[in-house]
Amino acid sequence: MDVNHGNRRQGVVRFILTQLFNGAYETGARLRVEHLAEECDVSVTPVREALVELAGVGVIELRPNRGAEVREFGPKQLWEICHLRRILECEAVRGCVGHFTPTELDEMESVFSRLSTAERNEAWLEETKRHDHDLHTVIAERCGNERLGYEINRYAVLYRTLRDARDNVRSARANYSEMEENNEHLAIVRGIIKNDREAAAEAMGYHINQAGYALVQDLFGGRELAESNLDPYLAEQIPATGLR
Amino acid sequence: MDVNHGNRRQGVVRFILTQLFNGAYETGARLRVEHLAEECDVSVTPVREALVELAGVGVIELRPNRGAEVREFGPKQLWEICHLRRILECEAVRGCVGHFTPTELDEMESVFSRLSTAERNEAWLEETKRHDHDLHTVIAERCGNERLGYEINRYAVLYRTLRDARDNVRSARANYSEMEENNEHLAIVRGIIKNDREAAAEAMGYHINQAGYALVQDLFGGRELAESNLDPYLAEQIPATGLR
DNA sequence: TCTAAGTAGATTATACATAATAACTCGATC
DNA sequence: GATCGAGTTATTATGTATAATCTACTTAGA
Repeated sequence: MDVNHGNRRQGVVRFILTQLFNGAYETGARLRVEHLAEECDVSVTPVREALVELAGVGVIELRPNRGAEVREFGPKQLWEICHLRRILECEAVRGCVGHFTPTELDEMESVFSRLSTAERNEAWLEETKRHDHDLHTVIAERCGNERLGYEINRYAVLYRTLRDARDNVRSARANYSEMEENNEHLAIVRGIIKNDREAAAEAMGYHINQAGYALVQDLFGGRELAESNLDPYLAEQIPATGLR
Repeated sequence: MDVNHGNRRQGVVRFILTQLFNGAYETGARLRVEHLAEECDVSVTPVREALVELAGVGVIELRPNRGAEVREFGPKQLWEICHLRRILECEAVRGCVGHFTPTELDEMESVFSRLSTAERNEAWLEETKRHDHDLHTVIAERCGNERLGYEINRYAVLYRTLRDARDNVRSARANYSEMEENNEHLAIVRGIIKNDREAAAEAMGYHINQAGYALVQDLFGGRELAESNLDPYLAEQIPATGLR
């Protein structure tokens, strides 16, 4: 009967993230517990737990006795998320070198090799997305540091919701961003095959920068990123293509 | 009257972390909400929120409809925490280069320079600890990536509780670990002064490895770390001193 | 400008309802 | 007799509802 018992909190988390990424909240807006409970059709208990979780992810601030307010979210913040993802996953890929069997590596190489030259239709897009997810997941799993994998997955909720928000926006746009994704994956896999940690990490960094930049473009437009008073150290990672 | 209103959750979090770091829990032990509520003398509401927070920090696992169980915590996990801290703070120190005034840098250099050769007594130890905290804090603040600073601070609860647990254990031991801490800080500051991101990052990495290894020694003994089937990539970071 | 009362909403406490898991019973089947 | 599986029950998590208390903020009044 109660289809979602034991999972209400996650529903509220997703709801708030979706609202946030779709720009429904002003920066600093206060999230009233009762109001959210009504919107999500749950009681206040799961809402409060969701707020604790969201504060852990850093998208809201929980001030004692004053409730929750939403932190700023714009191109700068999105790029910061990408930066962090790069930090974590580059180290993960360094660590996972030597944790795959030759068979697994062969298979991965052939998959991405095939996809990189295959005809690009709807099915190809789906397969590309799926193998992207699988690659990142397996790297997080085998990185040799369980906590690092944990932190990477902690961002999975953010990624998924962000991608969904993107898909709302660019229904009509061409999928330029996925153009070279399979080649980027191929470079990562080949780095692992060669037991070359730095090569694999560099390929991963490049891949995440490309994907992240595409995401920023789709959600905010690239011009805004350049103007969002980014730190030089962060700005120098922005892919040159399309920015100037 | 109610001195802790609006902060119950944090109390429960600290309580559970303290118990965990003092080895009070078996791996996989189940944390019953009502039991914890009784132990902490609060109602179940803050306890449930604390569990959500702790699951976010990755020290317990929250399985839907089955409650919370504690994850393994031993030398391996502690070293993983140090690894993650190294990843985050090395990148933070890279980012903070160029974000200090010459005056600030002069002052930091002179402080650590003085402390590194000062007489080592109780006051010196306190001052060393305080400036360690201040240095890490200001680097997280000025790293240019607000989210990165946020993640670094998220670990602050863990660090503090771990250090307290350590202080329980080694009351009688000599403070070898702090021996060269000020010199390590000095190296970090000088890297920042020279605008040399990699030098600063390397100094930070060395510093965190030293401090982390000392912590593992104090809490578990170093021998156990070598035997805790650590990944080679993680093992190669263990300081050579004292291990063989 | 300052103080004091009032208010909105967060936080906590408590009681209870519901749902899911795990342990257990017990009979059927091999 | 042993094993398997369906049903039953116990336990506990999870969700709801409501009340009590506290804090931060606002507003009236001096």
